[in-house]
Amino acid sequence: MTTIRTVAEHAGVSLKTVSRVLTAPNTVSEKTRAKVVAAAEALNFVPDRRAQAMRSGRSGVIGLLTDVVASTPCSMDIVKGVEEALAESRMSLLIGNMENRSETSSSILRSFRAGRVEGVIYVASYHREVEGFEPLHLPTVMVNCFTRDGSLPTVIPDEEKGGYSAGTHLIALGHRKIAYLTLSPEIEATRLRLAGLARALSEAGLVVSDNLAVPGQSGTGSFVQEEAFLAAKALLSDADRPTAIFCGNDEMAMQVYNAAGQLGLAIPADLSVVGFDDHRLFSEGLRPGLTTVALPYVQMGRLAVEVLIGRQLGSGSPQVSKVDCPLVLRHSTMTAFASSCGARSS
Amino acid sequence: MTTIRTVAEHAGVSLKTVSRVLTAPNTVSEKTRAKVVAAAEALNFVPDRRAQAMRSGRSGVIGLLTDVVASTPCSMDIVKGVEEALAESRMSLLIGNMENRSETSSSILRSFRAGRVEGVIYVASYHREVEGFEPLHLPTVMVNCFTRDGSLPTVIPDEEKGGYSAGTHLIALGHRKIAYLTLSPEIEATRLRLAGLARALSEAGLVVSDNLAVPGQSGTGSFVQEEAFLAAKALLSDADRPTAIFCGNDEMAMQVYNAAGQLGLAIPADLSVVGFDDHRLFSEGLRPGLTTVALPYVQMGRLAVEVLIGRQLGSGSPQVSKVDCPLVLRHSTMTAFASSCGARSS
DNA sequence: GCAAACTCTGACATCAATGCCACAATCTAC
DNA sequence: GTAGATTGTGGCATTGATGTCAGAGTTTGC
Repeated sequence: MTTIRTVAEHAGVSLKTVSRVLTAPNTVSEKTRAKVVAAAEALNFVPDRRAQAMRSGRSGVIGLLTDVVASTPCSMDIVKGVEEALAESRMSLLIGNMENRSETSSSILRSFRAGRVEGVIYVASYHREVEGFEPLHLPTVMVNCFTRDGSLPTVIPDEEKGGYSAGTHLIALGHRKIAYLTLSPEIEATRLRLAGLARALSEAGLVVSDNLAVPGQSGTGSFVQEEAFLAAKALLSDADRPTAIFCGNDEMAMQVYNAAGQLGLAIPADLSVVGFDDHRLFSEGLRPGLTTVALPYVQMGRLAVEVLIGRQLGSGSPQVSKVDCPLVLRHSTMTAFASSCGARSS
Repeated sequence: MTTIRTVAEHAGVSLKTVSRVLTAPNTVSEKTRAKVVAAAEALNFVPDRRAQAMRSGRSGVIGLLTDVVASTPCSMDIVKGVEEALAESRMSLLIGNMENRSETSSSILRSFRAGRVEGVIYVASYHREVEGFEPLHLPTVMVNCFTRDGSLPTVIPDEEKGGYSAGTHLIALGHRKIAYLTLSPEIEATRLRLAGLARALSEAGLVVSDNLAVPGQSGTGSFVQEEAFLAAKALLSDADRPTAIFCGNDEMAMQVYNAAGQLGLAIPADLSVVGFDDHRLFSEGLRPGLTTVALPYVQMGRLAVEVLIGRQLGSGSPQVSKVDCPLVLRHSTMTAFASSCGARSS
C-alpha cells in the first residue's frame, strides 16, 4: 500500500509537504501542490485513516448498539438512516449486535472502546424503555427507546400523535365503533397510541369505552401471527363488532384482513382497517392497500446522527426529539355509513 | 483514554512487558503478568485497535459492498450472517452502501482503501450477474451474485435445486397443471428455478409445456405488487387454470392469495401455492401458512466470511459455493385430487 | 543594498501499539 | 565454580500520518 512517504519521494518533496497538501492545501505553493497531487494520483494514494485518526485523536467512528438485526426488518431502516448520514459526514459505523443479552455489556463495549468510538447510538427494534442501561462515558443518543431518568438525548416517534391521526381519520369517516387491536399492552407504543386515539375520541365528544383496546399480542416477546389472527377473529365474530379496527402494526392488519376474509367481511365496505408502521411489503402488498400510520425510521436514524454530532452546537435543543408519524392514506378505510346502518352504499 | 503506557507505569514495568501480556502472555512470568493484568483492570484499559492494526499491518476490517439496504429487507440477513461471523473472528465491518450507482466506484472504494480493508464481500439484493465490476486489488467474495468470467469466489443459492424441490413436491401431490409465476424473466433466479422445475417434470415423465412460466414481473426493477396481482388473477381466471402455482417469491405468493381470494378459490383445496425465500413475515403471516423454498441468507453470509478468511487454506475448495435451498412445508399445498377431478375430497 | 517581513519547506517528535535485539537473572551441567 | 542454556525484561526503532518549530528562500520597504 502506498504511503505518504512514497508520494513524497515520487514528488521530490518532504513527508510534511505531502501531509500539508492533504490537510491544508492553501499553505502550499501552487507549483509544489500540483507536483504532489500528480504523484498521489499516479500512485493511487489514499491516506490511511487509522494513522490520521491516531494522530488527530479522532477516530471518526460511531458505535451502533442494536437488536434490530434480529427482529422486524422494517426497523433496519433506522440503521440505514444512520449509515447514510454518517457517510455524508465521512464517518463510519461500528455495529454492535446484541442479539444475545449476555454479550451486550462486556464484549461489544470492549469492541467499541478498542475502536475508540466517538459516540454511541442505541437503536431499539421497537419503541420501549431500556432498563439497566449503564451510561457509557461517551456521548450517547437513544433511538426508538429511552431511559427512565431521561438523561440522554432521545429520538422517538410521536406515537400519541400517530394514534390521534388514525383516530380523527376514522371518526371523520363516521366510525363510532372503533377497536384498537394492540401489540403487547406493556409496551410504550401501545399506551401512547391509545392515549392519542382516546384524545381524538374525546375531542369529538365521543365516549372512550373501556373495551376500546383489545390485546392482539400477550407477551412482550416476538410478534405471533397466529395469536393476532385469533384475536381479530374473536373481535369480528361479535354481534356488536367494530366497524373500524386500528392495528398495532401492519402485520397485525394483515391478520385482520385474514380474519375478515374468513368471516366474509369486505374491506373497506364492511370494515375499515388502519395499520401502523407503513411497512411497504404489507401496506402496499395487501389488497386493498392499507391505510396506515408511517414510522419514519430512516429520518429518525439521520436525526440521531445530527443530534450526536451537532450536540455541542445546539445545546439548547430539546433533549427528546419526537418525530412525526404521518397518516398514509390508501384504500382500507371508508365511510362508516354502510356498515353502521346495516345497509350498503357506494 | 488509558494507554499501554499508563498501565506500564501503574504496574511498575516497561511498555514492552504490557504489550507482551496482551499478545504473548506465556512469555511473561506469572507474577509480572498478574501485576499487569491487575493494573489494566484497575484502569479499565482496552488496547487501541487502530494502533495494533497499524503496527501489525492487519486492519481486521472487511468491506461490505452492497445494495441490500435499499431493497428487500429479507436479504439483509446476508449482512447479518456476515456481521455475526466477523464478530466471532474479532473482525469488523465497513459498510459501503451503493444505492446510487455513481458513488460506487469512487467514493466507497476510496473509503475502503482509507480503512485498509483486508477483503471485500460483495452482496447483491437478488441473485444476479454483476456487470462491469472491475476487480479490486483485494481478496473478494461475491455473495448472491457472480461475474461473467467467474474469476472470483462466489456464494450463491442453489436455485435450480430449489426449483426442483418445489417441482417434485407438487408432482408428488398429483399436480399436473403447474404454473410458474416468475419474477423478471431476465434474472438468473428465474432461469435456474425454471430449469429445476423442468427437470422435475421431465424426470416424472411429464411434458414441459411452453407456457409453464408466466411472468409476474416485467422489468428488472423493483417488484410491483399490483403487476403480480394482475398476472395471478389473469392466470387463475383461465378456464384451464393451473392447480398449483410456484411463485418467484413470497410477496408474489401473497398476491396469488389475494387473487385466489377475489376469485373465490380456496388455498390449498382449490389451488396449491409454493413460494420462494421463506420470508417469515409472509410465509408465517399468510393463512394458510405458505409452503416455500427457503433462501438461507444468514448461512450464505457466514459462508462468505469463511471463504474470504480461510481462502489460503482450502485453495482447492470450489470457486463457486452453492448453498442448498430447502423446501419448508406449511399448509398451502395439498393433493391435486380435489381440483383436478372437479370434485372435492379431504 | 540591507533589514524586515513574509512565504514556503523540512527535520523531528508524537500518537499507541508491536518487532527485533540485547542484557540481566536464574538454572542446569560437569 | 564457571560455562552454557534458558527465561524474563527493557530499550529502541517502526507503523503512517500530523503538529511544532526552525530555517531557507523570496519579496517588500526605506
